[in-house]
Amino acid sequence: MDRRRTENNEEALAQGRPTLKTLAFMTGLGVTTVSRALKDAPEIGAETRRRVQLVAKQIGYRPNRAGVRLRTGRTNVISLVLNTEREIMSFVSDIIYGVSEVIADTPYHLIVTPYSRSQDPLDPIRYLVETGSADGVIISRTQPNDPRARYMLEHGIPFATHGRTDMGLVHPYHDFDNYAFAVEAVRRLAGIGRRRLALLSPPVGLTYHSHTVNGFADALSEVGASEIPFNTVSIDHTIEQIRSRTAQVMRREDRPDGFVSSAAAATLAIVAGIEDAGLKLGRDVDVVSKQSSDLLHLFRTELLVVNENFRLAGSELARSVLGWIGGAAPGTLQSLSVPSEVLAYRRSLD
Amino acid sequence: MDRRRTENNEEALAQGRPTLKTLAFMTGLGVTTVSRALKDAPEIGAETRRRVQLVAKQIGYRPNRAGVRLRTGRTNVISLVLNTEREIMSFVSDIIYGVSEVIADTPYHLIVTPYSRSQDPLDPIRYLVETGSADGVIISRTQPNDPRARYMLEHGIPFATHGRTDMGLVHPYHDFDNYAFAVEAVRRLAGIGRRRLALLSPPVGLTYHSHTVNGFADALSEVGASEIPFNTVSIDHTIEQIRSRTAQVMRREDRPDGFVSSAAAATLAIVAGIEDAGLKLGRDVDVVSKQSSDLLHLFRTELLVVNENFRLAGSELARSVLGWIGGAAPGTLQSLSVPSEVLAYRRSLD
DNA sequence: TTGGCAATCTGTAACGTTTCAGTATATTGA
DNA sequence: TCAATATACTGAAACGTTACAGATTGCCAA
Repeated sequence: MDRRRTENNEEALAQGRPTLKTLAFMTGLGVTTVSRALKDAPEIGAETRRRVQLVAKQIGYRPNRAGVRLRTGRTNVISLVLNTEREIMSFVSDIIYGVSEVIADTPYHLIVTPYSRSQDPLDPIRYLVETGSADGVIISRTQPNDPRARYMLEHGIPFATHGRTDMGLVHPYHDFDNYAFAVEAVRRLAGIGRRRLALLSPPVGLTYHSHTVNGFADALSEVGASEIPFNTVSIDHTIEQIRSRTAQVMRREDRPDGFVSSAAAATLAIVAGIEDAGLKLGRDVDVVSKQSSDLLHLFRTELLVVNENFRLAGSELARSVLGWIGGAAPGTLQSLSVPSEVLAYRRSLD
Repeated sequence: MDRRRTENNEEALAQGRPTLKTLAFMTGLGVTTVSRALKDAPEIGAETRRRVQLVAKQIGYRPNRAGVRLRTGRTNVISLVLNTEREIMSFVSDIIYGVSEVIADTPYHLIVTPYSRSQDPLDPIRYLVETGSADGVIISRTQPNDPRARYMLEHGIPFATHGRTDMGLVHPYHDFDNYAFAVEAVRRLAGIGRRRLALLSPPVGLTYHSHTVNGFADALSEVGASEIPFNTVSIDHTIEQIRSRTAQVMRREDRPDGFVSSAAAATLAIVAGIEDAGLKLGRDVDVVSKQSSDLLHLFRTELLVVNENFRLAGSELARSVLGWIGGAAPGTLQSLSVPSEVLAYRRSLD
């Protein structure tokens, strides 16, 4: 160890937060060697490697994110892109917690990138890509022909979509099988004698709208039930809109005797509308609803529910993005969540 | 412009993303000048300043976050620290959206830093401070003597708490006036003839537990009603625990004829418990509940509610943190949200 | 002995930014 | 006219990291 190095780095010990320089001084090695020793590079002696790593742990060395990011371009950031007006409430927290679980023991941070109704959904994606603010992106409200997915594929940034696309392009996704949900829901309603069914679907334009609608239609013809059109509202509408539209349709002669609802909050509105029309849930009409937290049975015990686990979705999406970043083939990072069976609380499963 | 500079920076134009160097080359100025021109430094000529800013806008220059962060230590990041198990659902999304609104037109990013039941709540705070990962922090589940607030004050990192502390230390906060909530709730119940009241409180240990309990107690003596002890459960307990405990207490001789509930989800459980005991809401017992989204009246129209706006809380918290970062005095960045009056849906306000 | 080679380690440069300590030019006061 | 000063700009260094292109050592084959 020559005199010059000692002098130059004397101050390294005085610093608040340890850097590679600090470690280099303490171990008597060069900064380069320390850097490589910490990441288990093969050309560093086994003994040296262990010594460096020990000292690093001892003094609580943590790589400076800005340094790494500046040098390598890697941000160690995953961005979750959310619509601040339209996303379902519990959806958001559950997804976040799911993502958090997975990235907890990685160097990744989770940033939330919001966009509002007024904005082009592509805006936040462009921002992320242009500023290189994230290594991976998670988006929801996925469309069959999704410009965001296309854009990210073109720009080579790893991402995962919550929901599938239908563009002939392959990318990681996690989706709930909404086709199966609709099919099971209709079968169940038919099983308890319901014949005239209405569907409160996801908003038109999102991929899972057509999945749901297709499952609903296919199951209708399978069981020989008929559809009461209910497509002037979707789960994106307000509680009040859904409620009054439900009341309206329930006052008609050919009112539905069964509902399939794609969201729990919307189900509250449907039930309110049913009761506004002076009808009774479980007697005049049955409702099968998705829910993400186990609360609907407290609301009305007559409700039939199917659980959707958003926390799982968050975890799967995070795993997919990290996988892609890590070099896995995008096609291997796709998963589909199978709906739970239709659950009843008052009525026994028949 | 000498020959050397031209040669050195020729490549600046070939780059993907523009940097100060790119701008310097395009304008024929030095990097330093460009940097200062962009931040309206006084020693740059007005004409030059405008020219640089124009070109910067034209080519879509965005400062490299890693560069800034490495040089200045400023991260342009606000961290929202969340408990992944105990936080109330809608709370999380609303807070996030509230924060997002405020930081939308700032350079700040929002990162979510989770911690789990098993962890010391101080862990994520230590991590943030030690790694310098954020310029400001927002925490919730605030305690009267909060080690996290103390730690951050000691380490000089700006933060805001959702809920107040009681340590004689001054820091920014936003809080909902839970004392006033409890008082109004009790007065309302007393106003409709309820005399034996039970409180489902926030978990012991959090500051707003005592606020709520104090308001409840003070109002009880004010209206001359009595308390039916209900403190073996809190809103942190599971739906099932609250439900069965409610059913249990409702089967007793001296059962409560009124409930004050500090959370909407818990209220569902209370009502279920009441009905489990064969009693009827609005006839045998009334319930006043806080809610953050306007859904409880769909659940049971007899419920009395007080609205708490978490989105507002998020905005206020973000404003506070940014204010502190910007140099404002912490004492001026405190706000208290006044509860809405107790709202009824079936019964008219008397 | 020499050349070659593997095994370890090292200094320098660069990522993009801001700060420090200037330098050149024009302007002012006497 | 000269010095002093204000105005407008500049290069170099530094933040912490990693990649590149060596450098040193010891060992072995020829």
